[in-house]
Amino acid sequence: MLTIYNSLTRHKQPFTPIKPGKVRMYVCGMTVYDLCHLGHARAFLGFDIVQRWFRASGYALNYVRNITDIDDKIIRRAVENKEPIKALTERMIAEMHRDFDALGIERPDVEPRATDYVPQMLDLIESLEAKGLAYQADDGDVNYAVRKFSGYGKLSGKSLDDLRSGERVAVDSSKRDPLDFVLWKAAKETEPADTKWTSRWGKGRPGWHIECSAMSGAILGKTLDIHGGGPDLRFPHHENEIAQSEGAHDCTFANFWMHAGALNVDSEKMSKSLGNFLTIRDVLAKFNPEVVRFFVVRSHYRSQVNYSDELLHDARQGLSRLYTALRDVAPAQIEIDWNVGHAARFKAAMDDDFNTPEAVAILFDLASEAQKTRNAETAGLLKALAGILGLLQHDPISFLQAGAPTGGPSAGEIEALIAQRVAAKQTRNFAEADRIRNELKAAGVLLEDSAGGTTWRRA
RNA sequence: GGCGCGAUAGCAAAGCGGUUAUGCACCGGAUUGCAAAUCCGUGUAGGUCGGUUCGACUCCGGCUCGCGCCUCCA
Repeated sequence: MLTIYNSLTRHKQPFTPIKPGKVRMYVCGMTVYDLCHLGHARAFLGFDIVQRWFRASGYALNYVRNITDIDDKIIRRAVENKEPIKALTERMIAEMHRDFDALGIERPDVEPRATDYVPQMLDLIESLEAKGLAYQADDGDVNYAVRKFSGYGKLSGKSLDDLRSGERVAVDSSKRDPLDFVLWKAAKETEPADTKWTSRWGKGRPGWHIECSAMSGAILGKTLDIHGGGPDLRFPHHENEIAQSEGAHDCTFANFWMHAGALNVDSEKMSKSLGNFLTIRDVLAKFNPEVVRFFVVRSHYRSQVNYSDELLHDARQGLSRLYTALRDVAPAQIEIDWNVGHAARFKAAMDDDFNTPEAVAILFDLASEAQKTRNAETAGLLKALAGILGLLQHDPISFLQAGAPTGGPSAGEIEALIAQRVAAKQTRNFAEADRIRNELKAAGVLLEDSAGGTTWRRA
């Protein structure tokens, strides 16, 4: 029985889909104005695990993860770059796919772009207006009248009056209530032509929140099984989505709300002003993508994690241990029997709100057992279970010899030195053999002698 | 100020009201020419004060500390 922590109720609840065996999941995706950063990696890796586990558990999953390709930041960046919106967003989407693919984040079933759903957004705004939940202000913007929706705040646990007292927003006089948010932004003279759509309320573009309500409704229907996103989307974005979708449809928007934990860098929130802002690419310049994935999977998706090079190095050490087991014991192709042994434990862990740290512990138990028993089936189970987490599918030797993407002697240079060392050892010239080994060690290459010869890996 | 999350051994990170988490690092042993890898083994925990209980790291409350959200943000 799968149990999932629901951000809405703040409890773990047994997961029951609306239609047996089928899961409709919507996750807020990227706003494509720049490269993806580490926080994105963490959140989307988290939902990738969720997605993989649903499929492994036999559910027919429809996973939708949108792309926001129209937004203030995108417009600003396109203007700065003196390029069309489309050119910028297409480029950033390609970069995003490159990063996500590297990390093994599988593509969603549907990856809708906001600009393809403007008519549906306008329909939604129209329904809201007809119900008295939306109004056009003097400046032309169409706003959501937050006070008219009684459930406002139920996800974030905030009350409108609390929000009001802690208000730090500059008051926008055209709004009836300062907390009202924009559904449709009236076009401004200075904005490029490719940012304007025609609507009943005049030319303009959609507000950020309406995009997700429209796309999820159009593709998955009025009620979702699961709606997910990054931790900071809980308020206001998800709260506003609820107001829009439930306000327009009069039914529950999502049965489960899932939020990934935050990722900090060197114990502080990642931000450009603190100078600790890391893109996925920055990290992949130093570490193998699978190490990054393993690092994320080693902690629970809801917990706050801290990034540092030292922690990534630890993750690499751990992952190397698992790969070493697969190097030493060739894994057999096996069918997983979920009812017994390690597989049953693995399933129990994953069914408990996607407890990947526990699942990873089982992987280590299997690695240990495989080493002890030299059993190909055990190694096979290790590889199969790890595969569900998107791990251990590469050739072990390639992984162990890959090391950091930059620096160090080439494989050819290493092999040549190993040959010299073998020759030295044959004449029992151990001083020379050790000298060569130390030279390689200084270059980050570790040698391992065994009956079958000398193998190497990078530290 | 409002709302929420957390505090586990050197570091990272889970489960669990009573029985070894796990990994990295460290130490001892086996193995090895010496190492490495692997195996065996030891040690190092549960912020603090109180409550519940036969028994609490695990439940409840206070305190302290840390973090996040409340503004675009994964």
